[in-house]
Amino acid sequence: MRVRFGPSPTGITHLGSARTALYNYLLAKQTGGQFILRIEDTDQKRYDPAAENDLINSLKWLGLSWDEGPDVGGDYGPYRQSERKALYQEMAEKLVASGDAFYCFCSKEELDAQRQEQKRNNQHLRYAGTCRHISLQEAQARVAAGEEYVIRFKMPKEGTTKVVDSIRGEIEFENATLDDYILVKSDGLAVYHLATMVDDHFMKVTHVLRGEEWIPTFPLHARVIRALGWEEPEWVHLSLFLKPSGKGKMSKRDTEAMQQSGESIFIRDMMAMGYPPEGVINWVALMGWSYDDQTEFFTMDELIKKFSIEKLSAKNAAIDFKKLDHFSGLHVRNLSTEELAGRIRPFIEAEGYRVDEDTLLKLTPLLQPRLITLDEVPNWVRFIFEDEVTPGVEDLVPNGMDAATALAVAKGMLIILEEARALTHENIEQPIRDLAVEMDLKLGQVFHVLRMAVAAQAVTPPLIESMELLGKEKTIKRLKDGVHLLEELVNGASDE
RNA sequence: GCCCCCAUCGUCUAGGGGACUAGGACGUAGCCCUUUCAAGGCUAAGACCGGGGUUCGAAUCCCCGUGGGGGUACCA
Repeated sequence: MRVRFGPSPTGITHLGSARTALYNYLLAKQTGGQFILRIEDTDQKRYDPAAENDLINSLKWLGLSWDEGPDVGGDYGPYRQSERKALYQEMAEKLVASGDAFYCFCSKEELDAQRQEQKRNNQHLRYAGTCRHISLQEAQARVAAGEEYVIRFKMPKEGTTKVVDSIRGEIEFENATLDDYILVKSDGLAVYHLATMVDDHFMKVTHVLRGEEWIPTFPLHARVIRALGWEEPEWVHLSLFLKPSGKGKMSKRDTEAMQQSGESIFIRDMMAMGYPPEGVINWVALMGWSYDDQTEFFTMDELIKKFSIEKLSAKNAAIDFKKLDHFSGLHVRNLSTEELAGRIRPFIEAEGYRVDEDTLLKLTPLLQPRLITLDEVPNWVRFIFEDEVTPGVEDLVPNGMDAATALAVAKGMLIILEEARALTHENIEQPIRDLAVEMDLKLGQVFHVLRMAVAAQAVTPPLIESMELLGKEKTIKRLKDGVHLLEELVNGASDE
């Protein structure tokens, strides 16, 4: 099985592309075939070199490696359509010679005017056929004379075109509703409709998985291939992704608004936010595909084993970022401590903190069940790496407790910590429990005082283990500061 | 306008004539566990778009309607 992913380098790689690439990749791996990366850059005007770079990074991050492509080469190159111009021209001329295509000399202005007219009369918006009947000799003469031209496919005016999609079955189109699509632009470069059909043939692509937005031009593609006397690949049209509301495709406005609220369909953003690629893959794989009525957790290896075209859905799917978070958390937890630690490190260092391997390895298990994305790490561990911490006095006193009691708790804690050889679970957990019992307080309240004093935040990883990482000296210093603050609060209150 | 695709809980989906009292997951609510927050466990609410057929029997097959989506470029 030979499959390809043919992105056009015009924008940032997003979810839709990622899924198409993924499914293609899975099929290739599953069958021991090849996954081809082909850059479809036939539109000079929209070409963006940054986009190609982003594409490569995104695919690599997701773990989708290709067997043939512009960077790795292969037996069927070049893998960049702009470098295959002559081939397309040759095939286009073949189509002209066989009467399946024709030269068209209509100017954009004329065509535009025609469209306006058709729109006014509520007619189908289609090429009027002006140059359809110009004789080949005359057309060739005009071309030779240097007149600007495009090459259009000559769509039959009668009959139907039947095509077969693997998940939808047969689809039939009335030829009369189809257009004489342009195959070669006036700049001499083929458009998608010709270029990818030609490439798929010469690159021996056996299965085409592409977005559903190609169904309207599906009959054109089939006819181009048939006119050239080639065999069609198996066609699979993937359903589209809709915005979270389910109302329509994602627009530029939508994606920008999304990024404002910390969500994004761009792979590079997910990378930056610290989503594990495994989670993104699992999530996106399940948008439009399912395995059975129970299984939802998949690693790449499992997807390679279990993916199948038959289980693909034709229904468009609304993007659900909550579900991405779910899969993200699942895969964070599925990572080994060492692996997760390695991925967490850059997020800690990006904050300007230095962390030794031993500390990192002890810290990671504390974080593992709590993380959705890795960019949350700094907020969890900041108090461990900062030299000082400044809790608000009022925050030191738990709800439903008075300042004097909080002070007593803090003092009690101080004694416990000072007496402990090291701040380990075995050394201090029981004494803390005893303290709570003695003072007739809930364990949570007692911990709250300690937590606020040591971390200056109400939510932390397990406190005892965190204090062990912080070190006895810093911990006690902070607790003492807390005691002072509470003393001031208590004294101040009694002064009034 | 015209062409095409699609239609099960809010969302992603299982289901391909009887196994359906319609299953799972996310989210939501509650409970358990618990030093905070999570994680984990349990429970609950929640869907077959409408109408006609076909059939002994339809979520499943057909038709119409409605709704949603896509296309309608010298973009892909």
